[in-house]
Amino acid sequence: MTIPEFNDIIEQNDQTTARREHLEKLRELVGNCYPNKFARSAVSGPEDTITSLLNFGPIGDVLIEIKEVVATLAERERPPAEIKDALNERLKELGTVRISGRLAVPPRVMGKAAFVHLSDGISRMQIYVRKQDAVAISNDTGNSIESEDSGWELFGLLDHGDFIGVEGFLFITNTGELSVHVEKLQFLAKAMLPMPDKMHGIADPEIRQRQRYADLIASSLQIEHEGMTTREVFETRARVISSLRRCLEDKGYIEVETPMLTPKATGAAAKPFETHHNALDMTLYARIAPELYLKRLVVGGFEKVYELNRNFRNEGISYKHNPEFTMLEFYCAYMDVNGMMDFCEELLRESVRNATGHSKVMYEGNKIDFSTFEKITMREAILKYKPDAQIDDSTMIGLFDEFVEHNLIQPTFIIDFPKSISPLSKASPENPNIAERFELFINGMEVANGFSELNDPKEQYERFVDQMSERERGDEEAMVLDEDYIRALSYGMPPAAGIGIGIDRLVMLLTNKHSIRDVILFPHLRPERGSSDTENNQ
RNA sequence: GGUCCGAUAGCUCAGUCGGUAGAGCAAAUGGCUUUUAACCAUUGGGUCCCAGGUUCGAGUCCUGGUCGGAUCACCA
Repeated sequence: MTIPEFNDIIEQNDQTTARREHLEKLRELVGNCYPNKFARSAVSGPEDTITSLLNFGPIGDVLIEIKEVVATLAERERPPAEIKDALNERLKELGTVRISGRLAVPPRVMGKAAFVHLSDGISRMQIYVRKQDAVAISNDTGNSIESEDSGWELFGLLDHGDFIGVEGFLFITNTGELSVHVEKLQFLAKAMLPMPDKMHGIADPEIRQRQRYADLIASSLQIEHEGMTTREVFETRARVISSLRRCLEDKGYIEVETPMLTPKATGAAAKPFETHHNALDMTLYARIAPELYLKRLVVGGFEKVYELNRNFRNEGISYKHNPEFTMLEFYCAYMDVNGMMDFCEELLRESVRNATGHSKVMYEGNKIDFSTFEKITMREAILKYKPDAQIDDSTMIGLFDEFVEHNLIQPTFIIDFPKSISPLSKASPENPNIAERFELFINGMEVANGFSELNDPKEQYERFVDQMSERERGDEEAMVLDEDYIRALSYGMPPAAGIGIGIDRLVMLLTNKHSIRDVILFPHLRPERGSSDTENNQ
């Protein structure tokens, strides 16, 4: 395998050449172009981002006042000088501030003064640099550079996307924008590559997903965008996940981590990824579900247990399937399928509201209402959409997939699954052929799957044996017998209900994204052509 | 895997009937001391995805391929 040259990794063109030349001149001016730190303003407290500065009380008050004034003005009209001057007096009393960030726009230079915005990834703040009063800081000594107009020289070598730190005082410009009048200027890091287009962002979905960092930059730099920005999507995702954790922990659930690499891939109907442990010389499988491990913990006395982590399935990729996906699984002792449906509903309603602020979300033109969940048996659902259907246990799931699934837009629990396709699920007390199992569908997608957990070790063994004979007949996804799990159940497991919730799909619904790859930061993609990744695969 | 659509400057895109390759943004140079998609002037920048074919001549038509997207089938 050949090691690629730096210049082959970073495509060279007029843009990168200009930036490299700027970097060389910066090195002559300030020394080290990659200093180790920058001490930011203490005005706003320990969190010294631009965002926290803008939210700092006295500054926030000025911002509100100037916004109110600007709102009364015509398109190009400027705020009255006396109002501006009064606000500037108040800002001056706050003293100097020190902010740092990425140049969010190309510098706007006007002869002997210039404006540019710095971004902290969330908010941006304008800085004003005047040739006569900006001094550059040497990164080697930490002191001011005494050469004439050093700050102005430094500013002239900046490119869109570079990181700088500045010290200065706050003021309101003629057009009414809060800005920092820069007195000291320190170079912090270079952007060797040009920034994404400020109007269009990154149009190519492949680059958006492959170079998520560039997508995130684009989403913070882009002037106009439809729907959520990429950053907002992942902030929403983080809020859902933290809300789910909070709700579960409020109810007394404990978070655990069970093996990702397992000697047997079981607990779900899926094909696993296979790998090899060299020292032990054994085949290991990336887990397809944590289910059987979590129930071992119920056996061990964890009455309420959850795991929120990745599963891996070696199957097709589609708008709703990624080879690794995030699943929340939890188990509650002494609960049955009905209690689990109630809790699932409560949990989702709460987390959706915490993540979005609403109980209803717009998804692809449908208003999805998380405040009421429907419940219908699989048989009734099939007859609703296909009244002449001939239903038996073997045809039921096929009929459901074909005629029902895509119609389930509002949150709907499908209940009463055939026992034959639910090998880990308890049978209904009323009907031995029906499993006490549900799946939750929203917008035609399966979002959750839960059931009353089978805890009779003998019956579980027999179900596994049935699965193994399905496997013999060629069903690669039939479950594998797990002897240790049978042994665990034999120690006795209390009645329990469990559920798995597909987090990626839930996030798709909350962010109005049609593709699972838009809600996973680094989704699986084919190796990039010409990269050393492809050589590794040969 | 099937079907449909796409690939042109660093980015976003246009390119008529087959006849010398275009715009905006970005970049470079000059001007401009409160601008904000800053502005004005000038300049540079192309393997038109790859290979082959038809033609006097192909970004454009044909065949094959690569990559990507949408969709269908399997799957959570």
